[in-house]
Amino acid sequence: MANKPSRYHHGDLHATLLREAATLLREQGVEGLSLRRLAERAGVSRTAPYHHFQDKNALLCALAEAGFHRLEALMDRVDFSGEDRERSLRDFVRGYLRFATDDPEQYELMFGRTLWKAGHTTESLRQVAHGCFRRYVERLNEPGQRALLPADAEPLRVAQASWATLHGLCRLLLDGIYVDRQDMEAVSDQAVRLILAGLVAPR
Amino acid sequence: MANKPSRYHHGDLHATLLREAATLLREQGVEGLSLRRLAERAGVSRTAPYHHFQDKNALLCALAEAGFHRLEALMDRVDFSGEDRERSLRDFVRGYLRFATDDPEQYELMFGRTLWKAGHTTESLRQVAHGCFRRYVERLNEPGQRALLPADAEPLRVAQASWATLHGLCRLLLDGIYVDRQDMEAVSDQAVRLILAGLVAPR
DNA sequence: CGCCAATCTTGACGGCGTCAAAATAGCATC
DNA sequence: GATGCTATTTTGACGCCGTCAAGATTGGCG
Repeated sequence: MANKPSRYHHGDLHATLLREAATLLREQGVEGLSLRRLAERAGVSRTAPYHHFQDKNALLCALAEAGFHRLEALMDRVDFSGEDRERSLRDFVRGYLRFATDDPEQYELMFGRTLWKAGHTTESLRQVAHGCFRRYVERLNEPGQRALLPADAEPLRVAQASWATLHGLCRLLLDGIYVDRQDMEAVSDQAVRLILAGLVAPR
Repeated sequence: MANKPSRYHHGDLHATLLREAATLLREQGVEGLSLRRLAERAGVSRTAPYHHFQDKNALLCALAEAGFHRLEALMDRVDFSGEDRERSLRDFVRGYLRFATDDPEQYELMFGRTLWKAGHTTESLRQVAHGCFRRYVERLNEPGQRALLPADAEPLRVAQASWATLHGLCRLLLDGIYVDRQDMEAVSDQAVRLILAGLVAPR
């Protein structure tokens, strides 16, 4: 049940590991994030981290989990109560894109195949990630937004499709495949139109 | 195919490597695709592949390149000449999803951060991938489809946004994050509606 | 035939994740 | 204050990995 031991051998290695891992991830990507290097950065021997995380995968899950918490916080900050809902949506989309472009490697980790493909995710991560999406669906269903959805539209489907659009945009953008960094704003606005059109006339 | 066992010179190691690498990728993912294992499968020593590919990255690029060729071929097979363009679009979307779900690891490799993040791509791969997207834009601009786009819509933006929707759908679906395999058809149709709505009324 | 360049092999280096066993340090109890 | 318990940390080892260097083998061309 130990929560935060203050002064053992190192101090609070658990937190230190997470912090260093986050910067290592941001600067070098998953490829550059090795447990050995991480341990060295924390000033500790190579196998010390294993007493705080079951294995490398668990540490990556913890990292991704933190990301989802920040993303959920971002979603909660969006104000959909105003009149101009296109503007609200545009703000949200831009916020989402900024979140992704601010730390591409973290975004990749959160949504990438590395963790998700074979059910390699922590139970905890799965809950947080799904909670995040549930929050998104909830927000789509708030009184102000609900009026936008036709009666026969399934909110879940609309949420999935719109998130997919956002997500795809981020991936293409971050990896620089079919969308340039300069086009970001223009494409972002196009996506808003796409989603809005899908919201208003999804039949 | 001639089988020439245990000769010093393999014969067509280049092709064999690509073939074995493809199956290894499909079955085990990038993680399981090591040059050493690959060499063993091909019946040669660990460093033999280096005489056919500069390094592992180059081999992965070649693999992705083959994928883009198949994707382009798939796009060319879609028939947009008929009357029912919603149906045509739905067929294309389903074809795209099938392409991705048929070999998730290949799709991941083609569009994933592994190859694209730091410009680690071969010049050749870049050309093929961009050619593939150009082909997509072209098809959107064919006479039958062109009529769908409002005069003020920029085809490039529409192409980027619609591809992003498709792409995001695939990623979420393949990694099983926010979209289940069962929901595939329903979400796919929702995406078609989204894209169509975006095509018809993008302002 | 002899030679060259392409092809393939063996050996080695450093890095990785992780297991096992030994060492260390804080804590509670006597 | 000594003792024992347990959490923490270290050292050592194993088997993978990508890749470089140097040597062995061979097909093909003159």
